[in-house]
Amino acid sequence: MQRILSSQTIKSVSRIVTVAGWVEKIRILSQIIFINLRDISGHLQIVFLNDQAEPFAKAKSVKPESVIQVTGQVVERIGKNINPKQTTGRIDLIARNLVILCPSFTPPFEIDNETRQASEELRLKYRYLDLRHERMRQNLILRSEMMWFLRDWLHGRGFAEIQTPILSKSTPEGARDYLVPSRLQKGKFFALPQSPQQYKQLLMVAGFEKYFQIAPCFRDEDARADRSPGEFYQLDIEMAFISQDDILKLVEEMVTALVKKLFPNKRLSQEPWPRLKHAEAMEKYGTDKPDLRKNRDNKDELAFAWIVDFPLFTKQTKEDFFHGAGDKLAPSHHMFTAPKEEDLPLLDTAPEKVHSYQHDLVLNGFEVGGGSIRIHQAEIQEKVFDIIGFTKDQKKQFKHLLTAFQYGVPPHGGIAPGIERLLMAILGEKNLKEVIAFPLTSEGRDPMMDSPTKVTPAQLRDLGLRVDKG
RNA sequence: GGACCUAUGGUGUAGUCCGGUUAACACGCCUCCCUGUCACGGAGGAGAUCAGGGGUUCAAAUCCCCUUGGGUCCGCCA
Repeated sequence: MQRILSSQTIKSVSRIVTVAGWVEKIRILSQIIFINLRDISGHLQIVFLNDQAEPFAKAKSVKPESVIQVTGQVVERIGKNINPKQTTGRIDLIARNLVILCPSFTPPFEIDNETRQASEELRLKYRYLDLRHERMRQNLILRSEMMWFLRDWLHGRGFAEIQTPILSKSTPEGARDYLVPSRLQKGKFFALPQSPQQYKQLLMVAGFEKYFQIAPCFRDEDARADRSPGEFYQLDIEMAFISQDDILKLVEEMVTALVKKLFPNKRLSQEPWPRLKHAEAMEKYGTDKPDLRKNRDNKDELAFAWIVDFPLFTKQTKEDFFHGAGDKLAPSHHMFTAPKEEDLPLLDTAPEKVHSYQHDLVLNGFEVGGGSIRIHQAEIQEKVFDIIGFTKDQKKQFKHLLTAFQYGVPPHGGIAPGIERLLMAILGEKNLKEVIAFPLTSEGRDPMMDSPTKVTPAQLRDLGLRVDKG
């Protein structure tokens, strides 16, 4: 006998069917027992009558969250027994046979209660139980559908999805790198990519013209509610022979279609999306990621906006990879961002006044994506390196890029919306962890797997490493 | 690196400011009753060294100090 999904029972009235899933709720009356069954498709009420002695006795002893399989007849409910609140509320499954496939301990917190949620630590320790919550399941299914939609949409427009290396090179970009020691090249390290930025530009040199990737990115910085520690995903997009306007239009069309398809209850606050100059946003709203919703209490309002015309450089005041470079400037986006055509003459005379082809995508006060038209001329790239005070050694780390630029680079540019942040902002979730299956705590720990862990001395020896005692 | 918040049965909270009876409530758990429940209902029960350590006091969940765990923010995040 084949198992059917609980949602399919509606179409199987009066038939004998077998369903399987998790016990959500048990209501025992003296002569009748109700079990709410949960599977991936939804919920179903199973009825045990005491004229079926064996399944009735088993049902009486089964514990919530156990996995069971039930064979029985689908019957239509009559009169007040119909429950209009449930999609399967018009039918019951009258059990003839019950198999307990796997019993469950009493869970450490309540699965069916959304209002009284356990602490984050406990939720993460038992993440596989936490993910049984309806909301968490929906969030992750929506994430899956979102990825599917984006892939499909971009494929339909001639984009190629190309995977770039995870084991990559440490370069002095923005964030702290995750380092991976090389066993074969002792004493040397890979870095996990902070973004596939250089690879995607090199793919443009290679002639792919339209590239995308749902790319894992790694940055070893402290977490925030809207910034996961360690890793996150970006929809990384790059195109050749395009203007900034082409990128903005493409993303706007794609995300609008995404919202209409997957989030039909959400309403876009403005169409087309407003475009604000950086200076204008700062002056009017005091931030470069303004929340433009008309009514912030409306959970279904989505206020997208583009921020453009960023300054190419900002004052370099912080202690970062530019430390020690004196009163130099730092790139306000990244060092591959192209200066605006009309500002090119200022690059030599007044670089702080140069504006760039950077664009940020903002949604309800969150920066959900950023990108730019890139520099495709080696001499301008070198000039930017000089302005931000790169030493010869630092420049050398980008030699591969400058070399590539000597072999025919098309003008190109792109953008990288953050998958988690976009989904979180659309759903109105308060924390990124609500749209990630297995997130780390804000201290960068996984209470379920108990990672990170110490490794054996033998493992370290293999890598040519030792840990200083201290 | 810094600041703030926080820790009370299995879970979520009240009690802490202003020290004083058996630490309260809801959910969950266990036993019993109930033939149409769907947040089932009813009766009863078990379950907490009040995060850990030290101090003040006749007396500490409550006041003070330290430690640890958790969360949020600043720094940082091209």
